[in-house]
Amino acid sequence: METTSTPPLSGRKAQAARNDQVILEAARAVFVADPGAPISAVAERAKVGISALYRRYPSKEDLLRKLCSDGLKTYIVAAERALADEGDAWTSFAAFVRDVVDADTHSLTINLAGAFTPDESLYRDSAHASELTVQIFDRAAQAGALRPGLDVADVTMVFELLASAHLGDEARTFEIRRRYLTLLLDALHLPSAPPLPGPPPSVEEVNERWNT
Amino acid sequence: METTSTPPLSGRKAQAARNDQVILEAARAVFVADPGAPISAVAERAKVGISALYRRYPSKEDLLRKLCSDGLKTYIVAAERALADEGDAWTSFAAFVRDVVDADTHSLTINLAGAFTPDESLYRDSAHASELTVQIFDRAAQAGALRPGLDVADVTMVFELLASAHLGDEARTFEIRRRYLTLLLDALHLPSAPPLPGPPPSVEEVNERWNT
DNA sequence: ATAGAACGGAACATTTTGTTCCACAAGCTA
DNA sequence: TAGCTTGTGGAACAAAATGTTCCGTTCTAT
Repeated sequence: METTSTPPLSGRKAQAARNDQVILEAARAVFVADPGAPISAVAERAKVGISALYRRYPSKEDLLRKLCSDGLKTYIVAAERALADEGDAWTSFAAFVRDVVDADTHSLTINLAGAFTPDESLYRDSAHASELTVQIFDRAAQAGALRPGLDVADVTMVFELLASAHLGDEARTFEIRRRYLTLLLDALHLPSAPPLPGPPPSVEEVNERWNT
Repeated sequence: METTSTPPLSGRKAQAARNDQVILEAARAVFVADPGAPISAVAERAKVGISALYRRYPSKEDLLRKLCSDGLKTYIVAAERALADEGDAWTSFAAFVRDVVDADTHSLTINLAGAFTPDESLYRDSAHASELTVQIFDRAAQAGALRPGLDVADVTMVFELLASAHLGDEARTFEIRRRYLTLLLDALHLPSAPPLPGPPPSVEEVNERWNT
C-alpha cells in the first residue's frame, strides 16, 4: 500500500496527489478509445473508486472540460515553442505539426466536441491557439514553403485526419501517424504544385462542432 | 407483383419496395453520423414506424451487417471497374481511389467494426475486395507510379483517414474529402521521394478491428 | 366484404449510467 | 489514545436509453 517509490511521499496527501495524475491519464485513455465511455470505466482504468473521481470533479462534464482544456494548453505550448524558433520557417512549421500530432491533442478535441458546454477560459485558450497557429502558418507561407492555396484551417484538418488513425496499441498508433504525417507534410511542402480543389474549411465550419 | 418498377406506384407493395430503399439510406446516414445510434433514430429518419424495420431485419445486428455488406459490394464494383480499365496504371489507380472515397464505403466499415459478428459471405467479399485492391495497387507500383516503400495497406489507411473527415453537411464533407484526397494522391505519386517511416500496417493489424 | 400484408407506435423488459451515500482507512492533533 | 479531517471504495439509487414485442389500424386484392 505504501510503495511510494520515486517521490518522497508521506502518505495520504501524496497518494491523493498521485491520483490526480493517474485519474487524468486514465480518463484521457478511456475517452480517446471511446468518447461515450461511462465514468466507471475511468475509475477502473485508474484502479480507483468512483468517489475518488467525484471528489475532484463535480460531474462528468467537468472532467471532460478539464481534459479538453489540458489538451489546448499542450497545443499552445507547442505553438509557442515553434514561434520562438528563429530558424527556417518550414522547419519550425513541420516541427510544430509533428509535436501536435505526437501530443495527440486532437483525439479528445474531436470526439468530445459537443459533449460538454465550453468554458469561458476554454474560449480564450481556443482563440489564443488559433492566433498562434496563424502566425506559424503565415511565416511558412511567406517564406514560400507552402503549396499555393493552402489555408490555416487546412492544418487543423490535417491534425484531425491524423488523430483518427488508429492501429494496435498506442505506440503503434503513433508510429503509423508519423508515417502518414510524412506523406501529408510532403504534399504540403510543394510550392509549385497546383492549388487544392474546393474552398478550405472556414472558421464557422470548424467551430460548428461545438454547438449542442 | 412485378409491376413495381419505374411507373408511379400505387399500392402497398410499391410503398413497401420503396421503403426497402428509404430504410437502408436512412440507416446509412444515421449510423455514419453516430455508430451507436438507436434503431428508433433510423425509423424516424426514414419517417417509418419501427415495425417496418423489424419486418425486414430480425435485429439491429442484421441491419448493420446488411449495410456493411452493401458497402463492400460497392467497393468491389469500383475495383472491378478500375481493373477493367486498360489505360495508364496510375490514372486508373487514382480514379479507383477517388471512386471509393466518393462512395464513402469506409465510414460504415470503420465505425461498425465490432458492432456485429461477421457473416460468411462477408468474409468472402472482404477477401475478394482485398485481392482486387492488391491487383490495382501492384499494377500502379510496377508501372513505377508509386512512391517507394508503399504497401497496399497504406491505401486502406488512406480510405480510413479520409472517411474520418467531416464538415458541415454531406455535400460539403465530400468536397473537403476531395481536397485532402488530392493532397494525399500527390504524395503517393512521387516515385523519387524517400520511403515513409515505420512499417506499413500489416494484414493482422488491419483485421484486428473485427474482433470482439 | 374479407383475408392478409404492411405498418405505426405504444408498451415492456433490460441494461446502462451519472450521481449519491455511507462505512472505513489513514494521517493529524491534543 | 481518542477524536477530527481528508480521502477512498464501491454498493445503492434513480433516471434514461434502447432493442424488441405486440396489437390495433390501414390499405390492397380478390
